[in-house]
Amino acid sequence: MSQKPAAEKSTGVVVRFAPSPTGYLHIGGARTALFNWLYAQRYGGRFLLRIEDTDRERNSPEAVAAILDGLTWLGLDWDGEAVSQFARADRHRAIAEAMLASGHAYRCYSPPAEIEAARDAVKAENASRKTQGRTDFQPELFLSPWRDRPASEAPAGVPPAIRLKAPRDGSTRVDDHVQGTVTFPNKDLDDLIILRSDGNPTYNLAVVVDDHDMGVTHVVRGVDHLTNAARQTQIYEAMGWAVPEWAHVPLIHGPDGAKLSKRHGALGVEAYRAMGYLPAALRNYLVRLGWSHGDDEIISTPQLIAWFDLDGIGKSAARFDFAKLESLNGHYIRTTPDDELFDRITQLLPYIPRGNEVANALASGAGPKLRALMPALKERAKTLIDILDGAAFLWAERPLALDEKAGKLIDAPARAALGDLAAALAGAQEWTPAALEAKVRAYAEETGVKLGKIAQPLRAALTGSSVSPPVFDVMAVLGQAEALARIKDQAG
RNA sequence: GCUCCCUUCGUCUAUCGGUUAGGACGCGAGAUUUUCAAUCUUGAAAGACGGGUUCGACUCCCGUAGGGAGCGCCA
Repeated sequence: MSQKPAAEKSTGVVVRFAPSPTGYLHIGGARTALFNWLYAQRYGGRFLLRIEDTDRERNSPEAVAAILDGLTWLGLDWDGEAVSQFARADRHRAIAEAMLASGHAYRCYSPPAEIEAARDAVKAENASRKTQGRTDFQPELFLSPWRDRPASEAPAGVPPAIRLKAPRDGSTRVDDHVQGTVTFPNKDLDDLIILRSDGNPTYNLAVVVDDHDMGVTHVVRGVDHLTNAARQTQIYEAMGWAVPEWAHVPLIHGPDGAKLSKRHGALGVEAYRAMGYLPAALRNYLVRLGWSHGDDEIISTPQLIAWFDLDGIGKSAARFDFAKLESLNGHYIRTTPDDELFDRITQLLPYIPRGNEVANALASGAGPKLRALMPALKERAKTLIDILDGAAFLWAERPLALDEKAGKLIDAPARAALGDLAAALAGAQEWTPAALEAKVRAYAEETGVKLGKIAQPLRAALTGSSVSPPVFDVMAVLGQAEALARIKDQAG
């Protein structure tokens, strides 16, 4: 396959991720951020971050921190400082005034209650037409009477909102890299408010002004903003500014096809971190949701950067599938160097339940053991948590609590064998997996028992479980004293 | 209700008018094996429905059904 240069110089691409800090960085937002980031990397452009914090009630510093933290963990580094949209309110107001001055906006004195009543009235009218079997419905738009009324009629003491004087005829086109060309009849778009009656800018105005001022060339965001693209286009045109390129990416759905809820994965990325997923695996999974490159499934980040493009994104929503994420994560765990895994686990501990206990255990001797067993542990783990669970026997206290299956393995003959083994191994000079295996095999042959018959009780005695890394590795890592003690604990 | 978008195995997807419709996850079987994994081999599994256009349609067009998004002085 042909590979284009990773960064075609001086394309001047500027993208941005613009979350509102109402909670944490949820998984859909993470994918949007990833697409933006990849696009910037692909074309050697800039990836900016803007916090849409104009709604002061639904906005907190903690939420901002959570978003920055999530992006950092995912490895999506942004250029420059994060921009606060709220801090730019004066600039937004100035633009609203400019639009007023140029005749592209007007003051609307209709109080909110009146607007709502007007909308309700149309709705009721349409409902009654429906019951009459009529189909001549009217749009539920609110057309402000102040659009054409002279300012001299303005009521005293009523603070006006400023509305865009949107075109009434024709249509507004959105040429979108994902959605194609979507046309909105202007009669379906009302005169949106750009400045509230309390003097604060609204979202659509703020976004346009900020994107323009920040030099954003490509707006990549969720399809839920598609109609906003049309409204924003009208603002761009009113200002005579260049309209950016659009790419409205489909949303992520839950396993049942409905909107992603917390129950199925609309979690913050920090939740995925706590579940033991690797950033590279999450990136790989997320990008494959709606985007593909032939039959390639496991795609490294450099490869992703070389291949990614907006036009390859599909239009249909994808369902979130934990099983596939797990499988991918397992692959990434297996291919991550042991030392790096060890570090990642250490860094993860503050974020997981009982992480402190594990941290203490690792500090007091279990660390090197975990490290030594890593090759065996990572092969059977889907998440970092699996590695920790698989290693828990290392810091378990004697006498070990046996799970149900392990308990059944320790029957009378097994107890006797464990006693024999303890005796046979007591004087062992060499405590390596190979040496131990040779000894145990010899014992099995002597007594005419299959190796499995002796290895399973041994595993149960050493780990308290019927499932573990290879027993001889386990025994070696545990050390002679501890291993023998554990065996004797269960011996007859 | 109105506007817009979507529809290939259970899931993510490939196919850009001619293929035995491919891959991956998951699931089944087998090999390997001290358990569990990992690995390898292998099986089942899809073009929502109905009309067109065409020599030929998963692919293009229309309709139906189903799903989703948007319709705020929220973002």
